[in-house]
Amino acid sequence: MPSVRDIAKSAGVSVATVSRVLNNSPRVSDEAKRKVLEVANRSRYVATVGKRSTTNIAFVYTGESSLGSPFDATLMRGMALGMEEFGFDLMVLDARRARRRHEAYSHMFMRKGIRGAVLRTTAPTVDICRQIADEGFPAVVVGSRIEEPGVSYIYSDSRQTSQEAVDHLTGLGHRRIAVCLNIVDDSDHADRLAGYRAALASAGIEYDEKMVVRATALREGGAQLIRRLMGMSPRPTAVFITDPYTAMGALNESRKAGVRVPEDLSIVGFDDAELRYMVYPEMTAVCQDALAMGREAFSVLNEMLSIKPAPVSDQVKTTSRSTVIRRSMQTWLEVHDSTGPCPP
Amino acid sequence: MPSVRDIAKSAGVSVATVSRVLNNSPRVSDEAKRKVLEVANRSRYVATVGKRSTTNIAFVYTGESSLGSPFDATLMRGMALGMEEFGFDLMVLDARRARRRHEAYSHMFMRKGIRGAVLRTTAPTVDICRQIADEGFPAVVVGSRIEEPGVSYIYSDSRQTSQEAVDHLTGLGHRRIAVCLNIVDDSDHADRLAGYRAALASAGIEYDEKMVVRATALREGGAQLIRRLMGMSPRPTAVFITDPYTAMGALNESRKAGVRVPEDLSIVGFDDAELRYMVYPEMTAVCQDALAMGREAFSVLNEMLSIKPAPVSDQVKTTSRSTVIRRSMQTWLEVHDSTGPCPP
DNA sequence: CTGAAAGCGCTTACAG
DNA sequence: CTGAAAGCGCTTACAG
Repeated sequence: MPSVRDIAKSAGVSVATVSRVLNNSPRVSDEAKRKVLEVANRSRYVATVGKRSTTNIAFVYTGESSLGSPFDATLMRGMALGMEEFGFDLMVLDARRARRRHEAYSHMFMRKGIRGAVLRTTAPTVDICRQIADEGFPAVVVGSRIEEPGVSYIYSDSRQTSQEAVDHLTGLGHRRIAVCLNIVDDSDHADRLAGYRAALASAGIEYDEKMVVRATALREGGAQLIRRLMGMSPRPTAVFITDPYTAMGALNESRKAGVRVPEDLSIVGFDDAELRYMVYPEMTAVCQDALAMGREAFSVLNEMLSIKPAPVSDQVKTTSRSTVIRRSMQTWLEVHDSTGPCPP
Repeated sequence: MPSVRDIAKSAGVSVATVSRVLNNSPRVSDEAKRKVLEVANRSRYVATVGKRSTTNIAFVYTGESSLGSPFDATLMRGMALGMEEFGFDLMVLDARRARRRHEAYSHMFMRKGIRGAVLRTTAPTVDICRQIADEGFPAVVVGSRIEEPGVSYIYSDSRQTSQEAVDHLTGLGHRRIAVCLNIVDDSDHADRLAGYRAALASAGIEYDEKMVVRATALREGGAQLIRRLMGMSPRPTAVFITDPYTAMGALNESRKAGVRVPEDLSIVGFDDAELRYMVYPEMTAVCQDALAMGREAFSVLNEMLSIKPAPVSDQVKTTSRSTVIRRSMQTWLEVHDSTGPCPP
């Protein structure tokens, strides 16, 4: 474990300057700051006091907190397994609130004794993930595919399974099949749309933009979706809903609106927890294993942290980024009771 | 913030001995250990390095982890609000795994830079909570009423609302009303049973032990419950199910078993999240606000930590426990579609 | 088992 | 803005 002395030597500055950088003092040159942070991140510097534990991994949400959602709750359970298996502790952090003015993210993490981070992000906060990667801090994004250089992620590729889901619908004779995407665009929803289009193509059904509907990822969004679909003419006979809460809201609203599922409308939803068993009828869904993903995040971080850090040399040469790890998790289709033959 | 020097002075030992105790060295007398821990806890000692953050609150499960359950997920969301409001960080900890051999719980917390703890417990691990309280470490139990001396807790008193729930059933004409409790006994379920009995009494219905059924707090437990109830003769026409997952499992199994809800069987469930809206029919339930409880836990800890710690005097006199705070949260009855008039 | 003293990692006036 | 040096909080051989 490198000390301030090692960092100082490698960055070619005094320990005082290292300390100033690490404490975010305003009285340091940008050049010194850059060199020190670079070396500190590369060598995985963590301030140590005696034996004080420094095995913290942070679960960081960069934008709106989605804590408490089925996905995040299940993810958390998976991370708890990872904690046990790899001997880490878990901290929960709101990146935007925890960061001080003009503070580098990696410094925020160091200040809190954090060794690595599991990042949750939404489209508007992708740049935070990129910045953390740029600083060289060990971090992995879960649940979104962020194609930025240097960013590690664990991702459920739902493209193929989305295609299977819509194949399942065409196999039941459906031709007018709608798809419901989130209001907010991200790579996941792009994948699911791609799967949808591929399935239509292979069944010889023409892609129709009017069949692509957007809704908020909330129960209420699902309710609105059903009202939208029922107002269309001709009505779709099936819909693929790419978000769990929206799917649940749609199922409930169908009942209220007198739309029978699956007799009048087949619904394929999406599930990353156990929602498919809680609704009625039990929901045919593209399923994603958030538990495994949470554990995997810890496995990836463990790997990143086990790789021998770049030696603290006497000279800073290249800006060697930390290793980028990208992993794809399985998704699968489960057929339950919310899909049935196309009505005549 | 006291230093090892202050602790040493107050405990009448050298700084070396203080350090040894705080690092769990085996080469210390029990007497020295006792005195030092007593002073350290009383004065809320936290090891400090420079400005390294020490505002961690731990969310600690003492027994089986229930992370990912709707209650814990919602609680977590509430705690995230508390983090923001009171400026703490949150760590997740498994008390039994994180503790080293022969280590005091308060030392485990200090080692990890934790200032206070939110405890989740089950009946078999109540003694861990008592021990933490005995050591004088700031901690609050959420979701269980632990009537041990020195233990602080935040509790949802569901006795009154449970009574209202069963009043609601008797008001609909039901007389054969079963109640389903957890396999594991705790104060909550005792409260709910007491409410049930009070409601029966006020409706002039005799209490019948055969109407008290136990099930595991899982969907499968609910399924078994329905099979049990349907095997009874005469059959109950209503049941009060005191656990969310059990209630959900019971609703689903009813449908599979051809038992119509509420026509054949009225069900009052329990909900600490939003499960009542996810099931069909939407569930009449005793509701508990886990979100508010999570936030309240941080408020209580903030209060505990703001109380000026006992001054580090030159002599240890009494074993002054930290303040005990006990707070009760509201529960309420929501009538939805799973309850109806007693069948003829 | 304990204390006095040396030592370690980090921070911070002080001087430039 | 920076470094040499003093200082702080903690730990740890060393000696008893």
